[in-house]
Amino acid sequence: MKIGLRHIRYFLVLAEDLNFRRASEHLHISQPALTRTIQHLEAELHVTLFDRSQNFVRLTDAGRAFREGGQRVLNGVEATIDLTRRVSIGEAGALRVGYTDFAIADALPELLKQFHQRHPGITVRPHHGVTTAQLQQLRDDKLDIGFVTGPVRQPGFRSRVVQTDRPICIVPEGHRLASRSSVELAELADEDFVHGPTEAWAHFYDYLFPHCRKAGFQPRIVQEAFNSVGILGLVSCGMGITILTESIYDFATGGLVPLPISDIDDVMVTEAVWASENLRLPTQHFVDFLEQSDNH
Amino acid sequence: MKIGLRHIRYFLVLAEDLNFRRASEHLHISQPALTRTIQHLEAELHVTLFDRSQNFVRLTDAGRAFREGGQRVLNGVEATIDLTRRVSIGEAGALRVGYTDFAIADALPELLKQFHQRHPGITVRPHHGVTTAQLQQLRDDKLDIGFVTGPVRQPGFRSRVVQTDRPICIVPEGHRLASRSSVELAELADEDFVHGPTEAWAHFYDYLFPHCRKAGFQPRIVQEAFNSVGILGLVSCGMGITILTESIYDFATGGLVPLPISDIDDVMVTEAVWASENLRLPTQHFVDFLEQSDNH
DNA sequence: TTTTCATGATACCTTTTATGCATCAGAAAC
DNA sequence: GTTTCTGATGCATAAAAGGTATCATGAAAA
Repeated sequence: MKIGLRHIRYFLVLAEDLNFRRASEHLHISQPALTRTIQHLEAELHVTLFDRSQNFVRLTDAGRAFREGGQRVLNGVEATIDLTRRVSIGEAGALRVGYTDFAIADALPELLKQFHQRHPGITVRPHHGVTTAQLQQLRDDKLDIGFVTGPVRQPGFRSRVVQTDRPICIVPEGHRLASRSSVELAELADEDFVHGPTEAWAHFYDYLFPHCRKAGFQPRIVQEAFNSVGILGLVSCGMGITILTESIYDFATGGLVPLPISDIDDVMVTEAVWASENLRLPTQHFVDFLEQSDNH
Repeated sequence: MKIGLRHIRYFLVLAEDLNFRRASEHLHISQPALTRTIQHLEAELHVTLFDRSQNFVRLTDAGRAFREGGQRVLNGVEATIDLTRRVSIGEAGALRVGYTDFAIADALPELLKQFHQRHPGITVRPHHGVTTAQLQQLRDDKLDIGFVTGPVRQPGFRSRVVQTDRPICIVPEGHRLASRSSVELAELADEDFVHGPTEAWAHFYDYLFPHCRKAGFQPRIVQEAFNSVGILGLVSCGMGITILTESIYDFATGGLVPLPISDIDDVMVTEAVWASENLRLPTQHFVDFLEQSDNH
């Protein structure tokens, strides 16, 4: 016969009462049932847990050790059951959130903070990644929500704009354009550009390159960095200029000059994306939260 | 019906295999028995733990939460059973050790270190206390072993000498005796003394006062401190002189002068004391350890 | 398509385990 | 003494767990 939670429950009550009859009453069972359960427990452990006589019952040292461990076990069971129930109704759980440099620099922190206030039991697990990587992770069910550079128009996904950015040109101090208050795209045609890897940053280029094309040039990318911090670093080293967003520029450490681009009218959007069906409960809560956020 | 460890064990195996038939084989039970156990578990929790179809079985989010908690619970049960067994054979446990200032200043640290090497599963819980307090705690079963100022000749206790100290006189720098290389007791007759409270330090006075009486005086105690550090502090402040042991003097911070007392021949003993019967296993191990330490 | 195969669920019966009742034996209180 | 506690034991019953046979369903094979 194996030890079960029943043995531990009975044992703990007896260890509290130190009296078989009273303990059996607290347990709503007969005294012989309790006696035998404790006997079985001791036989299974090969350990005497109680010193008993007709006058008194008291714990042995081993009994005290078992009481501590047994109490922890029962607490663990209760906590596990409670957590499981909470997860099943979406009150607890984990939400895997992807984000780009653009998202984390502006809308995301406040959004996650508000979501946590509304659903404190749901743990947000942030995963940094470029748009293309996030979309793939969403397809592979590695991510619940992505914050990506939009617009996303893929079958099987829904999305919602959470942030818009005006692109700005960023040049190092001392650059020939550094003293200007704004620039036109065409003026950048002969500049060296620092940007991210072509495939990874595809969605950003989808937004930027058409504007350049209209202005009559294709940006000459001379250096690639793996994220926006790296890009700004290379720009401040004088390796070239770049076009990013204002919120990204706010993270720069110095040595850089931001220039509005006068002839770009539209904005770059950052969207929350999620699968259109079979949503996990935390994901559903986040989607609901996003839609409520919009409506006021 | 209540959730038991059986439900958790079966659940964990199924969560691993994700196949009722294979899991039932691993558990050495029939497939219907497993199916029903999982059904009962889910009914008791009011939670669906597995998404099942004829093609596949997979965990729900709640199932994943239950798996983590359930694994922890089983590990806890196993650890508790193991610890309980180890305590029952004396391989693990706690030993409550009392000690005086004299004991901790000399023999005790090395003794406890060696004991820990021999019985790494036994946790030593040190309790500082004067001899009288320790003897009372031993009687009240609040302590397993006392390290006290001897000799102890009380019924119901056994003891063993672990340390001997020559008393020395300690005077502040600049004292009229500070430049001497040794003193005789009688020379201290008119000095002010700093010592511990009379009742608490009874055992120490039992050793010291007869010597003074033989030298023809009763020490005039003008200041009482609660421990030897306090005594040395008051001495270095010039409140008086004291008589303690060399090992205690080693802890002094400065401003003090030690003087051998030429006409005290016998030593002050520190003994380990323990009850003579009904020893807990860790206590028995410590006693055995002490006797082995003596024999080589 | 039909057939075959593997899956999990159900029905029915057996075995095992847990429980209750009645009672015993020993120590303490009266 | 007698009574009154204590925990332990024997026996019968109830509840839980398990096994065998079988079903329904969907995927893969023929």
